[in-house]
Amino acid sequence: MAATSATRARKQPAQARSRAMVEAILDAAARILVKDGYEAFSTNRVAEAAGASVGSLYQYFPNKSALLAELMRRHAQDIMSRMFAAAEAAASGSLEATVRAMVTANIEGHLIDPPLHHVLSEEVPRLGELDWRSAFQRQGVEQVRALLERHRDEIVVADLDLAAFLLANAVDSVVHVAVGERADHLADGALADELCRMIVCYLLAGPRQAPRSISP
Amino acid sequence: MAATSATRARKQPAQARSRAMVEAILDAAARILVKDGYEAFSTNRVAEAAGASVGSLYQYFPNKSALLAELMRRHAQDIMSRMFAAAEAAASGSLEATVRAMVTANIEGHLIDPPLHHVLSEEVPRLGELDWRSAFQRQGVEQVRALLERHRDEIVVADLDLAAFLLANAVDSVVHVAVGERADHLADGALADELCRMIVCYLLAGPRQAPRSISP
Amino acid sequence: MAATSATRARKQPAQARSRAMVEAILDAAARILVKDGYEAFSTNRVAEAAGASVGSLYQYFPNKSALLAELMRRHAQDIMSRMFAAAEAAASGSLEATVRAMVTANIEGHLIDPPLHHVLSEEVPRLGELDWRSAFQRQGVEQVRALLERHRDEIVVADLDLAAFLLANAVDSVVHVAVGERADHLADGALADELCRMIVCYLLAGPRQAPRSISP
Amino acid sequence: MAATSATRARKQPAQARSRAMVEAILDAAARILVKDGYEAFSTNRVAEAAGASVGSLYQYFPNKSALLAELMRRHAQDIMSRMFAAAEAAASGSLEATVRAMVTANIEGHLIDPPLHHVLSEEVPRLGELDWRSAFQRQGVEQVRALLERHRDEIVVADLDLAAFLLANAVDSVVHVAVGERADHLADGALADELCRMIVCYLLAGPRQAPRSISP
DNA sequence: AATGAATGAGTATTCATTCAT
DNA sequence: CATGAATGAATACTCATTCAT
Repeated sequence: MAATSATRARKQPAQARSRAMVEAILDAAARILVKDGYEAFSTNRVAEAAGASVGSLYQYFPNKSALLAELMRRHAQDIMSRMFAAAEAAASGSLEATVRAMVTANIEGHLIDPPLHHVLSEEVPRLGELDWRSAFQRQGVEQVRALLERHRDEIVVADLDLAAFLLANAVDSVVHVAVGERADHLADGALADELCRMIVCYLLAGPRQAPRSISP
Repeated sequence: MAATSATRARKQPAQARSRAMVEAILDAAARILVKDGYEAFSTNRVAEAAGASVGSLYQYFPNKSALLAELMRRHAQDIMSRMFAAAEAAASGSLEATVRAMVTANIEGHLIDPPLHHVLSEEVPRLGELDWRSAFQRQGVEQVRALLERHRDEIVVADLDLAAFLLANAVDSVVHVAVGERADHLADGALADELCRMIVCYLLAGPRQAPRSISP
Repeated sequence: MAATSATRARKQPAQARSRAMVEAILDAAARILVKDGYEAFSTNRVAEAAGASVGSLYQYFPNKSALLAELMRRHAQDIMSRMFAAAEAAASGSLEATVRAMVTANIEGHLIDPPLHHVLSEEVPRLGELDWRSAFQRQGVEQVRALLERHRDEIVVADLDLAAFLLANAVDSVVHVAVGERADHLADGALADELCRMIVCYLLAGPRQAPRSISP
Repeated sequence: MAATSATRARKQPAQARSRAMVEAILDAAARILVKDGYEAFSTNRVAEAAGASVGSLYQYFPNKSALLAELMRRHAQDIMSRMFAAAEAAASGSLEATVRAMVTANIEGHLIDPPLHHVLSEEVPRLGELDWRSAFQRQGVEQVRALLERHRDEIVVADLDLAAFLLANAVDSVVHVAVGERADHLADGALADELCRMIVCYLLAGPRQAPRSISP
């Protein structure tokens, strides 16, 4: 998960002052993104809002992309760490319990900082192959895969990898869209219920077999 | 689906020459977007690539956004018309058959021009509230909702609207991501199978089917 | 008063249709200038407003400047002809009467089409040496000079040419500015009174009239 | 006299280098205006002529208008300060002396940089209501009004305000036109003499009353 | 380390003018 | 004569990035 040299911060801020500067810059960056959108997000503006000079910004971030990348990395980590915790906490429970824990964690993750999440996912242009959502997804898929593996014998699905990919993506994007369009169902738990039911049904198999066998 | 006055093409290309010019411009636009990304997508560059002058571009498109909008409109229409056809064709079949038809149609839609689809959905910044993906999704949700309604009595889910939202988004985004990351499973039908099974299980199964029936 | 080759209309519109077209174009030009200012004054826009094509516009006016020049020429003529008439009518009267006639004529001239007069004098950029105001002024000066010559023996001023220059310009610009800033005094005749008094005093009084004669 | 935020220079050039840059830009701007006219006055061209980059220009002037405005402000100040000084110096003298001082000052003001004065007043489009000539005139009128007030009891004119408007505009525009068309009479003092005589006659009244009373 | 002035390639868009039809 | 599609040089302005101080 090492960033490419092009996007790694120039130096590890060893000094407290440096760390504070980096924090100030990232905070200002987030503030501007949320308040005025990506259009207004220029390095000069960020530096000014952070009470620093552009030069200082470039001391810690080799370019605009790197600044954005770090912002994304942190936000993703905020979400992922919460989800990991949830997953671990529910690791020993039943499949249903674990599924529900992860769905809930995903929803909570999306509600950490919805405005920031929104700009980051919708407005900010993708930066090269390894954009944040990919990394994000990859980790989510891994997590789900681990969960499935733990309940291997209960599960009817053959290709656990595919199933993990399917479920992680489905949950994540449904929740993502729901944040904007179905806030009510997100809040009252209806969406979570349905997601869980869908997942469990799928994993434990429904009454009939896959429809492929019956297509003419 | 009428474009706003701000994004409507300046004149309806009645003459053959005009139509050809518009076509050339849109082709060049797609080419540049796909080859060099949104960053390289400037009106001057597009015009040049189309073998036209900037002035000509602006004769047919009032601004950059309008050009993008038309590109999106066309691509979306390509996909949607295919999906509508599939949905209609399978309308009278069983739930399973219809579900499979729509999943297949969605996959096919995503395979019409994957590179274009990718830039359009990932790189191009959102233009106002009603961007193309929203419109897209809305129609998809409607379509799925109609399907569910037709099989109302077989379906165990209470809130058809929520279910439609859930399924339409899940399918679409899983397929969308799979185009880039699981091309193999998209090609061999494995992903389609799983998606169909998931949907059917979700729609027809009760909350907790006896898992014992499938354990070996 | 022959226009330079660069600004003369391309052909004398012999046909009625041509004349109508020219009229339509000039009308449209004036309309646009008055309504939307010089900024909005483009050949394409003028042609469209005139119900003609740009090509037709260029059939009668070799370029944008020529169109403007003709517009100015006509407006200037409107004003000048009125002033000439007034001058002629009052030619046989007393110095005072003639002066008043010309001041009045100048004011009336400025009130023929104030909006057009305003754009033409304030917004339209000067076109080369011989712009319309110069030509204008020159004629005005000539006229005043003729008037002074007619009353040569009553006049105390030595250099009639200089006096004509002085008075013509003073009257014209005072009235010009007053149209915008002292409309009231223009309407109630106060400004005209003062101007006349100033001119007559200047022409008839010696260099240092005994001021005591008028002190109460 | 504070500029609006839209036209204030972006930053106060505190450093010597900055000041030099601003000076260079303004000089180049004046040079281009005088040599090639307003048509050739583009920000890129000005920057290049100043030996700076466009970016630098925009560092000190938020837009083209602001650059022009500053140019005008400086030129106007040059002239006005000279005129104010002249007015003050002659304040205690006779009416005639003061009038002559102000006429002379106006002429001198117009001779500070005639070519620049010409472009600035004739070619540059008006920027909003409070363009420089208006401000200019207003101050001139005020100054003349003060002068008249000081000699209130010698003056025969009733409406001092109107008289000030009349005289200030008359003098200014006569001199303005004379710069281009009667340079000789400006130089030999003939024009100044006549102007002074006209003004004094007008203020102290001529031998006969206003001609209005004798018009039939 | 920190600064912020300077850079200049690049952007979207306009509009006078031409010329094939 | 008339058309109006096509042209493309030109415009004001931005912003990521550098580097002398």
